[in-house]
Amino acid sequence: MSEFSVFWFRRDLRLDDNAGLFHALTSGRPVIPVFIFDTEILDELPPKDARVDFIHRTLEELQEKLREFGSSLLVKYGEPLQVWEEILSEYEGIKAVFTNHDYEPYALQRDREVGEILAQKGISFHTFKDQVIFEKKEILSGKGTPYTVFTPYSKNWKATLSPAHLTDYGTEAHFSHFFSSEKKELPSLESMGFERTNTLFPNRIPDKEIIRVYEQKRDFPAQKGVTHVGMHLRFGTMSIRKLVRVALALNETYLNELIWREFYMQILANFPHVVNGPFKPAYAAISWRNDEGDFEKWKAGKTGFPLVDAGMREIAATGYMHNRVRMLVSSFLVKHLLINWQWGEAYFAEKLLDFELASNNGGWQWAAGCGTDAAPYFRIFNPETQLKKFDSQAEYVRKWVPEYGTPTYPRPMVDHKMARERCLKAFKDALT
DNA sequence: TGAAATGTTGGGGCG
DNA sequence: ACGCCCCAACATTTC
Repeated sequence: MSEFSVFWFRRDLRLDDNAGLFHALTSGRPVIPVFIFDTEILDELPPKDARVDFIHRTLEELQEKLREFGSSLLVKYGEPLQVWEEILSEYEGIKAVFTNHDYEPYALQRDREVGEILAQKGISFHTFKDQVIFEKKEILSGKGTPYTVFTPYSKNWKATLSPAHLTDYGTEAHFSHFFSSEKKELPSLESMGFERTNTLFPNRIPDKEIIRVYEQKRDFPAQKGVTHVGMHLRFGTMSIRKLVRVALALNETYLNELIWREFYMQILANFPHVVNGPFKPAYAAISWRNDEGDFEKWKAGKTGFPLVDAGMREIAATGYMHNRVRMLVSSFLVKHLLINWQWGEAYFAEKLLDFELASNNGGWQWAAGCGTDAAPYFRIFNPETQLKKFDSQAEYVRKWVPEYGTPTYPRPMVDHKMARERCLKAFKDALT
C-alpha cells in the first residue's frame, strides 16, 4: 500500500516560500495537496462575497500550476472534521498531515479537533510557523510577559530578528514530490451557494517605489501611496518573510506597519478576551447611544462629513478603505455618534477584503481608546481638519461623493462641537 | 497615528 | 525713542 503525506492549505495559498509545504514536500512521501471550503465559515457569508471569489480563483491558479507537474489539488466542501474523515477513508495510506499555524480562536479549536482525529488513527500532525515572523511567546518583555505597547514591542521585534527568521522556504526544487494524480475538479462557486463578483483584486507584487517613499504619501488617500498587501497577507498569497526582506531594504516606516500586524496578532493570541469586548474592562461601562438610524447613515456614507462619507462609500463599493480614512470613520462612529465600536468592527469584518480579526479588532479598540496602546479617549478626530490635512483638494472625496458641494449633499448629521463635548462627557462618566 | 484651549513671545502700528 | 496694544505664530496644557 502506498503511503502519503498531506499538505493542508488554509491561509497560505501559495507554492513559493511556504514553510509547511516545504516540510511536507521534503518528508519523503508523495504529498497530496488539500484545501477545504469550510461550511462553518461559509454558511455565515452572503452569496456575493468577494473573498470567497478570491479564494476560488486562487485555488484555480494553484490547480493549474499543480497540473504542470502532474498533480492535482484536492478541494473539499464541508465541515472540516467530517471532511477529514472522508479524506482519510479515501486515501488509506496517509501517514502525516502538514499545515501552517493559524492563530484565530476558531482555527485553534478546529485544529485541536482535527489533531485528535489524526492522533486516534496514528497519523502525525505537523504544524509550522508561516504566517508571522514571531509568534505570541517569541517577543516578550524583560519580565516574560507580552507587550501591550507598540514601541517597545517593535524595538524588541527588530532586535530579535535575524536572517534565520527570514528563511526562504522555496519549494520549486521539490515539486516532483507532489502526489501524481488525475485532475480533480474544484467545486464550483455556484455549487457552494456563491457567485462570481466583479471585484478588482490588488496586485500580488507590491510596488517598490511606493514602499520607498511610504511615509511621504501613505496618509493621502487620493495618492498611490499604499501597497494593498493586506489581502495577500490574509490569504497567504504573499509571503510575510519576503515582504519583510523588502521592507528592511527599503523603508523603516513600512516595516513598522508589518510589525503592527504582528503586534495585534500577539495581542489577540495572548489576550483572547479582546474578541468579545474591550481590552480595558472599564470601557464596558460607557453608555452608548447606539442609534440605529445614525448607524445606517454612517454605513451609507450620508453623514454630511465628506471625508467620512467618501470612506464609507469606498468600503461599500470596493471592500477596501484607505487606512487614514479607516481611523477617521472609526473615530466618528465611536466618538461623534457614540455607537459601540463593536458595531463598526462587525461591519468592517463583513466588508473588508483584507479583513484580519487581529488587526481589525486592534484598530477599532485603538480608535475607541479601550485597547492596548490605545489613543486616549479625548483624542477626537475633527473630520474637517482631517479633510484639510489629508485631502485638501477633495480629490478623494469627489471620487466617492460626486454630489459633494451640491445642494443634494446632506448637511452634517451632528454638530461637531456638540458631539465632541457629548463624547467627552460620556467617556468621562464611564471612566471616573 | 488629535484637537482645542490656553499661554508666551515678538514684531509692527501708533500715539 | 518709548510704551502700549494687537495679533500672528509658536509652545504648552488640557480634554
